[in-house]
Amino acid sequence: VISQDRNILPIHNPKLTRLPRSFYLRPTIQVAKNLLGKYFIRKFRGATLVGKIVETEAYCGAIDPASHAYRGKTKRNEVMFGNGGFLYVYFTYGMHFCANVVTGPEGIGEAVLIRAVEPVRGIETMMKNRFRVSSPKFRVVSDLTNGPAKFCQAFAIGRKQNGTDLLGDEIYIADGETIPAGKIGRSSRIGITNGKERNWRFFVKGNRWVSRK
DNA sequence: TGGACGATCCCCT
DNA sequence: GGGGATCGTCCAT
Repeated sequence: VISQDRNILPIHNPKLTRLPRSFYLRPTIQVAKNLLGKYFIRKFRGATLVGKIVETEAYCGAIDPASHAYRGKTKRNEVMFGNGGFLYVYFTYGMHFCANVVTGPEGIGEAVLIRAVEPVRGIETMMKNRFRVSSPKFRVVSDLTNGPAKFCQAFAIGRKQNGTDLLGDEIYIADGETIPAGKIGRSSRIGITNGKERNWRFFVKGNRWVSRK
């Protein structure tokens, strides 16, 4: 028994058409909103993992003290300064990875943090990636991908995936539904101190996989 | 070369 | 709701 609530997962039939490069070259906050409802797709050991993006945060480079790119280009954040449509992965707290979608043209250090997705396909593989085989604790599907580091663990995203082109085959984002403005929630970003007054976190209202209310 | 801290998670109370 | 885990990154010496 993996979970008692797996039967609450809605039925999905996403068409897996890649978003074009131009999607990522628009203003970062616009991209952060528009990524909600899109499908994040990861090929991993023969499996196709799919998650619908339900929570994002915009990090706006030079004007945003919370952004890794605020103080300019370094070895760690150089992917942020590249062209839009690439994946920026960083390691934090000594044990976690977080994944961002780079936005804007080359030279602009902006990105959107993927904070949560709703599992759509490959849930068994996500379970294996997230939890130890003999985990003493009872695990539920709703705990799989409701946070930026949980998402990375479930989707097997780590250092090696930093700089991956999102128009390639290993990892890409596909068109999905457009979330109407009335269903998009907005708040301050989580876990930061500088720049926390900006409401640059976006989420699908009422979605079970959003990390916090 | 060292030290402070972080876009977090999990377990315990 | 709070604290510990755990280490790469960055900046100040």
